[in-house]
This record gives sequence, C-alpha cells and structure tokens, in this order.
Amino acid sequence: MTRQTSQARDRGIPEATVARLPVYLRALNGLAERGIATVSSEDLAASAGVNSAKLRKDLSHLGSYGTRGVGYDVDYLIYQISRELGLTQDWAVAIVGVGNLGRALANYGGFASRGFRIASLLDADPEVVGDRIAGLTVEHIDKLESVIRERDVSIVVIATPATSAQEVCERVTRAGITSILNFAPVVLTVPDGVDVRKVDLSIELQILAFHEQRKAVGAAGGPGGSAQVGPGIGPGAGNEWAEAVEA
Amino acid sequence: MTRQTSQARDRGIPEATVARLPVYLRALNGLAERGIATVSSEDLAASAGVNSAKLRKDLSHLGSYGTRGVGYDVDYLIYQISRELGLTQDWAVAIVGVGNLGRALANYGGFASRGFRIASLLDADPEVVGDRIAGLTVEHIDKLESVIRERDVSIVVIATPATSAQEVCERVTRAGITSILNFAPVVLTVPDGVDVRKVDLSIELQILAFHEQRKAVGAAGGPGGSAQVGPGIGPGAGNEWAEAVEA
DNA sequence: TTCTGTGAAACTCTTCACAGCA
DNA sequence: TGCTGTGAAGAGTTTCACAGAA
Repeated sequence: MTRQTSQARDRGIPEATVARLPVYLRALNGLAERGIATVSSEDLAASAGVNSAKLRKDLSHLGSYGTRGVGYDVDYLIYQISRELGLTQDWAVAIVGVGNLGRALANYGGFASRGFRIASLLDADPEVVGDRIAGLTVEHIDKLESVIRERDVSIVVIATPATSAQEVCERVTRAGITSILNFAPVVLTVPDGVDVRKVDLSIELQILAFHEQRKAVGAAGGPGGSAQVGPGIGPGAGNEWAEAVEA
Repeated sequence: MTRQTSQARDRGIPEATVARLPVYLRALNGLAERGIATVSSEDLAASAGVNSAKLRKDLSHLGSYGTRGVGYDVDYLIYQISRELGLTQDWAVAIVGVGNLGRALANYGGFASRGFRIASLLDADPEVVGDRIAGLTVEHIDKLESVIRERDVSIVVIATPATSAQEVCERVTRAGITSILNFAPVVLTVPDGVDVRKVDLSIELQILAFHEQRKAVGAAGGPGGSAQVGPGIGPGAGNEWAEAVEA
C-alpha cells in the first residue's frame, strides 16, 4: 500500500497544502505581470496571505525549487505549481443549471486562463434551453450523458435548485464523472472514489455571523470569557480576539 | 495556561465545528419539514454527511442537548444551533458589485430564511445604478458609507472585479465593518479584528483538477476503492475557498 | 550574509471506544 | 437496552528555530 511513483519523491501532498497552491499561483501570476522575476518566501507569503514558514513547508512538498539566499524564480515556480495541480492540461467542464448562478459561472473569466474549458451549459427548463450565454447555446438536460461522453467532460458543476441536485449527481456519476463542484444547498451522496466539493453561500454568511456575534458579546462579556487565543493578553486590555482570516 | 476543564460554559467552540453547524442546521430543517421530532446522532450525521462521533463531539461543544438512549429533539436542537450561530437576530447585508454574481447573490433565496436581509446593492457603473433587482434599487457606490451607517449594515459582500476589491474593503472597514465575504479573486488586506472569508470558484476547480489528475495517474492498478471523499467541510477548507466574477 | 528547507515541538481536529444515563 | 457525551489515542497541520546552501 505504500506508494511509490515514477519519481523518487513522495507524491503525498497534504490536503491543506493543495488547497493553498492555487492561492500561491494567483499571487505568483500577479508578480509575473509586474515583471518581478524572483521572490522570497517572505514576500510571496505576504502576497498570498499566509506566513512564510507555512509557505516554505508547502513548497517543500513539491520539491526544492528555491535558491537559498535568493528566493524562488517566479516563472519556474508558476510552472511547477501549475503542473502539480494539473493545470497544464485542458479540462472540459459542464455546468448543469443555468439560473442566475449558472450564468455568473458561465461568464466568469477565470476559467479559461487556468485550463478549464466550459464544454456545455445544460438546463431542464425549455424557456432557457436555446439561450446563448457566454458563446454557448444552452442544451437540454436530456443530453447530459451524451455531452459528457462525446466532449470528454471530466468535471461537472451543479448549479441547480436543491431538489434536482442529487438526481443530476447520480446521472453524472453513472456516466463516469468523479469530480463534482456542488453549489446546491444539499449534501450529495456519491459512490466511493467520487470527489465532491461544496460551495455554499449561506454557510459562509452563517460563519461570519457567528464571529460577528461573538465580537459583540465578548466586548461586554464578563471576566470568564477570555478568548482561546494567546495567553498573552491579560484581562482588562483589549477583549476582542483578533482573527483576521487573511493577513 | 489556564484551562476550564468543565466543558459546561467554555465558549471556545472550535473553528471546524463552527463551520459544520450550518450543515447540521440544514439537515435538521429538512427533518423538521418531514415531521421528524427526534433524531439519533447516527441518523443526523448521515443526513449531514459526517460521521456520528464527529457530530456528537461537535454538539457537545454547545452543551448537553441530547438524551441518552433516545437522541436529539429536532426543534430544540435547531433552536440551540441557531442561537449559537447568531441566526436568531437580523443581519443587514450590503452587496457591493452588481455583476452576474452580485445579481445571483441578490436573488439567492437562502439568505432571508436564515436571518440575513439584503439592505443594499451598490455598484459604480452608472449603467447599473437604478436597476431594480430582487426588489431593491441598485445604489451608487458613493453611498456606501451612509448606507452602512444608516441601515446598520454589519456584513458586506464584495462581488466586484479584483481591481476594486481592496479599495471597497478599505472603505467598509473604515466605516466600521468587521465581517466581509469576498468573492473577488484577490487576497484582501485588513486590520486586525476584521474577519474575511473568501469564496473562490476557480480555486475549488483547481483542487478538483488536482485530485482528478491524481486518479488518472495513480489509479492504474492502484489500491482498491480510492475512497477519499474530499468534501464535507474540510479543516483547511474552513478558510480557503473559491471565488467568482472577474472582468 | 541571506534565505531556503526541514526536523521537532506545539497545536488542532478526528476517530475510537466505552462509561454512564434514560 | 440504546444512545449520548467524552477521555484518550491518533492523524493532520502549523509554527518554531536553525542547519546549511548560495
């Protein structure tokens, strides 16, 4: 069960690291656009909103791509991260559900530049089928399986109402899809080996509300309510526990 | 390091738990609608897509709201979680940037039902200002500060292009906002005490692409069922998310 | 000297397994 | 008996701090 790959390096990159690589990539692209050729872990970390030790540890999982005393070559690092994420290849994506959100996604410019090509927009509503959006003609959901097969779709985005999401999910997994990005406010049940990521707007707002509430309460709270943060701040001083998620 | 062993009123709820409470809440609401009055940790966990030990541990941070040998009272648990998340109060939200995504957000029904009220839609484009969307008239960005002040806005959603996001961020934090949900593909710099959550669609897709690629490469003859359902609310996932809208 | 790469420590989160209550 | 609540073990992640390359 121990895995070894063609390369001697251990390919087990921590999930937390994978989730940050796209952030680094974006920061690096920004630097490249500004003509910056080399960057230190300190500076890149600042651009990406993490601390430098974490950044170095993350990058160390990919290999030794930096130069001690100097930093990282921006272009080279962009290439290495892109390759690691699989962005050097073309991914065909189908978007199911062309409501407000589906349209927003279809018009989002950040896909093509990262190797994602929208291969199809599908919807069940006859009113919507046939509309032209972002250069594509909306197709009927009946064609879901044939579109996936014929256009080599490997990632499906579900932007349907909650009630249809599970059914769409089952159809696409049956058609061989193993990567799904779900926007519908429902927990999808999928077979083993299928990777689902969920984006839920109202959940994000609820998490913000929790912290917002906490701030208000904590400010007036009693002595017992000291935060879990550092032991540093004593009582009496600032009570708000700062918690910028991003630097 | 002082440490109240008594779990009773320790208000330090783990971040990972907070991120899952909205999911439990959604599952519970589904049960309530179906007239189910009591639920076991096993069943609720299944509805929420987590394992039961995790669910029990999460709920134990709120207090002892279950009954041994029986389970949890659905309505009571809905109330307790809602209260913990601060959803029993009304939150005024302003959405800045009324492009495709801003419109999708404005029309998203999942807000109102959870105590979030859209108090204003703002945009810089004179073409858009004055449009009526989701029952609101789009206002000019010039009014940002006065809207926040006069309508008691506590959460701001940034759905502008990347180039404007930081400026909007600075204006709203100066106006006293400490909770921001950012959809612009950029890392915002904020003062301590300001909570930013980011949603970045292209990052989510890149993470999927990474795993998809991994499957293709390593799967050939690989270990039986790959398992690894990546979803749920990840740990690192808590903070890093995806985006949308650009030019 | 500067800055990377990395062991080790610290911390957080998940899972196990079972005591104990209804 | 059936199920919650929870210590304790385990796994994963972050941070520290410094050896060592350029």
